[in-house]
Amino acid sequence: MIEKIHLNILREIDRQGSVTAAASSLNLTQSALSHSIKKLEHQSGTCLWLKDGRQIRLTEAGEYLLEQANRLLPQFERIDETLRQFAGNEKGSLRIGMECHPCYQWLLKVVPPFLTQSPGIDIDVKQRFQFGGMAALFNYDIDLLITPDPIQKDRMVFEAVFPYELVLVVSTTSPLGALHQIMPADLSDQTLLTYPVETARLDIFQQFLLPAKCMPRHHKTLEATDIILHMVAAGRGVAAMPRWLVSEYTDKLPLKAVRLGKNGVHKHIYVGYRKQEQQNRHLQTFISLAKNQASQLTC
Amino acid sequence: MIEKIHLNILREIDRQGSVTAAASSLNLTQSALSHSIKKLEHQSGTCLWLKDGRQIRLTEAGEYLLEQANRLLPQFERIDETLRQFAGNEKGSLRIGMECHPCYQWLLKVVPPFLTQSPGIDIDVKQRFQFGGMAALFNYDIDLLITPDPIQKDRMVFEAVFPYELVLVVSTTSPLGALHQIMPADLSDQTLLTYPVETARLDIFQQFLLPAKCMPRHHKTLEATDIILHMVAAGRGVAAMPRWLVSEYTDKLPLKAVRLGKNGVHKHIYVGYRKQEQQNRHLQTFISLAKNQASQLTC
DNA sequence: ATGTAAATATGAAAAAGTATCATTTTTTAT
DNA sequence: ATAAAAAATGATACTTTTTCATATTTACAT
Repeated sequence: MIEKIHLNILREIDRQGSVTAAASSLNLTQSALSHSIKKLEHQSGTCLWLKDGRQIRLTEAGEYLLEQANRLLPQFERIDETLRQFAGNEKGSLRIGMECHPCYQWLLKVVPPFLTQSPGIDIDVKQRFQFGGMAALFNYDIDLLITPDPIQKDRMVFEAVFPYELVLVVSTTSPLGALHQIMPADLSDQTLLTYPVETARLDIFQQFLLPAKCMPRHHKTLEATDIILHMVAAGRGVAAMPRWLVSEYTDKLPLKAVRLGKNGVHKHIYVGYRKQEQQNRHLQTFISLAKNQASQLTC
Repeated sequence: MIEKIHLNILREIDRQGSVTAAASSLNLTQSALSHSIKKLEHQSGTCLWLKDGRQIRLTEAGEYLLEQANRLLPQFERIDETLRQFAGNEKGSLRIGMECHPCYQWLLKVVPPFLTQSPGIDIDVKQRFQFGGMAALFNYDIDLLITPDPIQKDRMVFEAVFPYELVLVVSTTSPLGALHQIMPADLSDQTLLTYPVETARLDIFQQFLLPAKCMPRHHKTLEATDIILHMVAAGRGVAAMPRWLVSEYTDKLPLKAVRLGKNGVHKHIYVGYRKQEQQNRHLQTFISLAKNQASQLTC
């Protein structure tokens, strides 16, 4: 009944503002679109647009279809692209989702060698998800998810890419910097700076503070890693970061990393992808470069 | 490039097991399918299937397309159905998502009058979601979400349907039944029975136990409301349920409802839907019946 | 008011795309 | 080895889509 072309026409009319403009943008005549939609209207028994002066205006049903068009057409476009990749044309993109704020710095080191090694493949990074990275992976909005918190699901594969230690970053001038390890109670009079995500996803709370039923004096959230570290350096607070990340900044900023608890908080970064894409060469290229980069960071 | 018909052919071949069978099920000839896919293979430069004896077997690319077909075709079918509803044919379905276990009993009372009042509309209830009810609503997997925990999002509308009090259900033989109100510490030697969802979504934890840093002695999870209540009646544990639900069982089982804390835990059940469907008559019919049923329960 | 330009609508014909028919090729089973 | 079953292929018929030419409606300027 409803076909891709109908969705395409609706979307293009919305984008171009008129049937005539949409037609020329689709390399068709205005007449063709008019006939095409008229036929759909006839088949479905619904009006999709009304003439409003010499423009057309979408009816409620038309608006609904437009919304579906904006949802479904990108998926078709993605299928076409993937099919071309299967064909070995090796043109396409790898869409990476990041659920790990500090990993961004690390990603930036993996991207250049990837772009060299896979010349036809573009990289696209998404950091905001309506319903979490797993849902995005599941819905084919991304191809690879970078996360410290993998969820085991049937048709997904997660691989540990590298281990890291979560440490407390403090200013070199802070008395905390003198300690060899921080205990949860030591944060009771501190301002803790974190990324703006739910505390349930912050390991400093989940793995360190909450089990000891301690809380920091203040909790402020900041988007950008650099700003957080500058704030810490200026003595405005403390933050929890991977040790390797702190190491990268210690020559630029007066920062010090201190272990959390007696044994430290140890985590892994994982990459996840759809199981069926285990064979995807570009995905595997990326992952092996990622692991490689990771081993350089940890040593 | 890729068209709905291609997805349809792939899906039907998968279902029927052969091109010939798929062709007859689609009211086409075997030749038509063969030509059609051959053309797609030519355009995209990929093989989609290989001959394996006298059967055909999907290649990796074919499997990929099949998966996309199983994802996208149902969405097209839904669009067709919705368009028919717009046309006023008034045939279709209302897909309800439930994120509220005990509400099932209440839903069962709303369904019969709805089916009478909207004779052409079927009801479909989903209770399991890959990524939560909101995501399902957003992705058009359901049309209406029933939940005690609405999330404000741009294009969604949530309406409170009815207020309820969350109470502790105990056996009439339990010493707790004698109390007028339960304090968090009273549960320290009890077995708490809940539905099997994350504690973050259980109000008895979030609103009662955790703020007081108390925990029950044991925590067991059970799927079915009836079984939970039978277990409670048998003195095997206590549970948190809406007061109206307990009232419905007190004549059948030796149960007693006790207030949680001094003021009780008060909540609302909400229904949520996509804003654009505010005009949908069947949706509104359902909601008004739901509110109506709710007011009968609370009095 | 009236003419003109800009938009959509419509009918008939041309063009393109799909499906079928008849036949061939390949494979399996007896 | 042969028959039966499935898929592939090429030519033809059929259907659908697109175009062309033209009509209709509306907005705007004079």
